[in-house]
Amino acid sequence: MIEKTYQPAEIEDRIARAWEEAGAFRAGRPERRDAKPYTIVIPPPNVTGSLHMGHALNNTLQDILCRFERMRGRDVLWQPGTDHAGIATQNVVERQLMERQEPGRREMGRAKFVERVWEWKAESGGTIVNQLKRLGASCDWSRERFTMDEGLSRAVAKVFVQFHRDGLIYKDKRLANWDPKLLTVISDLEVQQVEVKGHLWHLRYPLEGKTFDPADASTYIVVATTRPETMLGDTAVAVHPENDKLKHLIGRHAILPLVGRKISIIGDDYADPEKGTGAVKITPLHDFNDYEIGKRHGLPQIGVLDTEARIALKDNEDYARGLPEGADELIGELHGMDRFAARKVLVQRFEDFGFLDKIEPHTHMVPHGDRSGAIIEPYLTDQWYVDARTLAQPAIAAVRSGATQFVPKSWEKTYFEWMENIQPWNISRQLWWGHQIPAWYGPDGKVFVFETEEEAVSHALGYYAEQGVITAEQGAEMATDPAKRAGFITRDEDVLDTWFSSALWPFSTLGWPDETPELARYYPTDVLVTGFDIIFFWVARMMMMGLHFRKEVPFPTVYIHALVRDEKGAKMSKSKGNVVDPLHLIDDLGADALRFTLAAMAAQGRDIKLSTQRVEGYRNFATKLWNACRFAEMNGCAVMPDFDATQAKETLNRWIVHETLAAAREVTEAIETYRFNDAANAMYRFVWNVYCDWYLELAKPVMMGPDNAAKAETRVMVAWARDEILKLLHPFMPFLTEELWAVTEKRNGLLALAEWPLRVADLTALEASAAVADPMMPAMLVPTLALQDFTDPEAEAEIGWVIDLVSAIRSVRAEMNIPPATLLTLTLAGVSEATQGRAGRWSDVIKRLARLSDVSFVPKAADGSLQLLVRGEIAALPLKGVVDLAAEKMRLEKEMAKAEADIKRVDAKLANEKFVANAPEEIVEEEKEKRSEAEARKAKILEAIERLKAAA
RNA sequence: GGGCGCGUAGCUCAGCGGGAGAGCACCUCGUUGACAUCGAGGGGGUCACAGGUUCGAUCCCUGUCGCGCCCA
Repeated sequence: MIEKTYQPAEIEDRIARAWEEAGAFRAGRPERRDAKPYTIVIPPPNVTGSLHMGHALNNTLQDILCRFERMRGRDVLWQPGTDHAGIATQNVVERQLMERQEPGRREMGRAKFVERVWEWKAESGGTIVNQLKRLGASCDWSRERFTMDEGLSRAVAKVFVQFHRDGLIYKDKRLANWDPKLLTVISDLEVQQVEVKGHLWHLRYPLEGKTFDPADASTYIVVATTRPETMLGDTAVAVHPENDKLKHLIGRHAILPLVGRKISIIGDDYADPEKGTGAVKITPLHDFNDYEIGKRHGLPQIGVLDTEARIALKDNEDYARGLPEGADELIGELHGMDRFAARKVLVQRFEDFGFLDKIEPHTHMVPHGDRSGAIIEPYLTDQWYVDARTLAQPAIAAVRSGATQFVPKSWEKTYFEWMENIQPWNISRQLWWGHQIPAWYGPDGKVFVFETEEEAVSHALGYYAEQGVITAEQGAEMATDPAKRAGFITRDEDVLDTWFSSALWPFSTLGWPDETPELARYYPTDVLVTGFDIIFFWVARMMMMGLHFRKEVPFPTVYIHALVRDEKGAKMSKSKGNVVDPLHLIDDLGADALRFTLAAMAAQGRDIKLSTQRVEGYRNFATKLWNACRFAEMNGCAVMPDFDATQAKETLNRWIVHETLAAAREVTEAIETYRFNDAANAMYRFVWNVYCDWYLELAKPVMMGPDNAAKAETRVMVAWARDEILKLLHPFMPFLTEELWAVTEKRNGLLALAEWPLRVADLTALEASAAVADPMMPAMLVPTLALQDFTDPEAEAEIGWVIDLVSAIRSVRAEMNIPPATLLTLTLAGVSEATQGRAGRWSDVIKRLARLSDVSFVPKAADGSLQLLVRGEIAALPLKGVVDLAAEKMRLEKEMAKAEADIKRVDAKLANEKFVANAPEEIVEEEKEKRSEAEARKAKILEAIERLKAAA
């Protein structure tokens, strides 16, 4: 029995358990051993994460594809898992230690800390996985992976070593993005440029050989800067070589105020004459552009900040070099001061001594760490880099050639843009949580890169023994005793960027570097589904890794979906407080309603503005289907084994088969082409506006009526169409449909594993030819194939006419304000035999739905009756005395005008010789048809008006 | 500054070379046999603006204005 009301919360848990117990989502189910595999790897969410709307959308779309293909018979592997999120996870655990007033990370030491992170992961790391299950994600949960798993870590080590051997990973000293709060470098992609309302400070740098006089502009040069505190590290002033006002100073020197250092004035294009004062201070170690300029001009490099972005002048040899006597005072005063505190002090000091020219308000972009929010400092350090430029080449070529295609295609441009301007990828992180870099150093700094410590140590010891640095005996001792080699051979402290391991996800999760059966069967994957913000982080890097290590693209299709915004279109963010929690929506309205909403709104190339109202609307849709199934049940509708829908006798039943298959084709095609919104809307329309509004309504009298054969067939057909709906809707609303599937009939298996209403095209062709060739082919297949292409225009003509007639009468009744209680009579005037037949067959239904007392046939409509045009014929409602003749005349004249306008428009076209000459023939034909249709309509309306006049 | 995208009904959005569509909201009516989380009907749009291409433009091109995002 179906419950009286649809309560999603009550069924979702139970259904989820049923799937789990049946192992419905496991890849490699025995009965699908010969099926074609279908693979999607989940973009692994952060292990620290919890489900937000972006995840909900991303996973809903993947799930639709997976459930769809699973029902189409594929052996689906949807590979789930999480990534270890180096920085985020380390933060979470550090915060926890602090809250619990336990010893901090540094106090407890690396090994102990990493252990604590694993403990945390065991306790809290499964949050998002469980939330994905609540959404209904049909991942193969038995294969869940984590980027720090043993196997995946082995993949990381192998890739690092091989890249290193191939020269694609190298160590380099470069200016990197340093996060002074998290104390690690981060990659360019993890830096967010944020617009900040700051200032442009104009500073006067005295010229060498002149006596500084604030009142005499010829004694100094004014530089403009957004970061006055970095002046401590200035080593030059640059002006544009063609700057007529300033170029005479090139080659001379300025004296750094307060510091006293002599710095040169250089000519460089970088100094924009239009910007600021036309002169810029150059601080090679604290600005990316200045670094390049410094290299071009061979300038000294002076760093003045420590790792926490405090001023570091004490014992700073670079700073001290070339300073005049008495510079110590400033050092003592500023050393250890935070960069922004130092800024204040310095600006004040500039003002006090007349070095401050002016301060302008200035809005500019300031780099922030996306995790910490701290302002990033350029920092010169040794880091490991991936030669992304080299790796990008095949990845670019693969998209150019179409081996991988983006949907929508427009994102390819973004991909190319970034790939063609790609920078070396900084993969070192100064963290403890992550894959420690498999590089070991000897006492002379020589590096040994190997997959395991054992290998690295043995190579290193061999090398140093050969070099005579150690004896063979010493080497042997160190090889067996880690304590003995400590200090002699040390491992690189750093870990790798989390995205380094994520990039391997499509094959590392399948067992690589081992050549496992899973890898052979499920790789490459079929599609990657992700948001555009991840193209660089993920898609690009997965392409590089996949192509390099597997020699083929990891996926032929990348489907890029929208961003979910709030209902006003703002990006959801915790700080704005406009976050809609998908879990709340699931609690209130059900996972199915949320999923359907996201799918229905997932039009390509447009962001989703989510409103709760919309979700409510789709919850109502779920209720509608629920009640329709209850109706079927209450009327004893049940499927029949070996029922062949195409052999139905009743026109109404043939019609619903026709409509159902049209809907099935529409949905199938839409999902195949990633038009999720079209698929969802097609189902919405079909279920509500075709099945419920018309089919069930028209079936009611049959099921109440005396014709037992018709009644029986209709009952079966109501159930048949319901089952087709449940199947077609399952990818979108899995819980509801699975529940209804279970309660409506005794079933052989789960809906999630049931067969999709339409066969895959190539499969069908195959079976069709086999059916002809092989007389032993099971007969069952033939009706299935007949179903595939079934249409019934005749049934459509009949039922369509009933629908149009009822709609027209309803419409005119409302327009004429005829109360529902007033039953009218309908006379069909001079209609064809076919229509007479239809009217006879449907008179009960028409009477009930249009609120009529009688349906009859007359040669001509009675004078003064209300006349409707239904599919080219006149349906009259004799209403002498009831109807307001003037109003009716106006109504008809309005319709007349419409017909005439149509004729006029077509005439204008047809009169245009160029149109007839240039337009495609079928278009011209179409127009002519439209004209004659309008002409016929006009004639009928004219007739009606005449009769109205006669009545008056 | 460069790139991408978007301005269509009150709102959210489909459509994208040949007759302007949906959902929600709104108005009117309805206790009819699953469903008021419902049913029936209805109003509402110079398809941002200006040029151009075309026999024909909401749709293609150019420009303008407005909005959003990404990269410097």
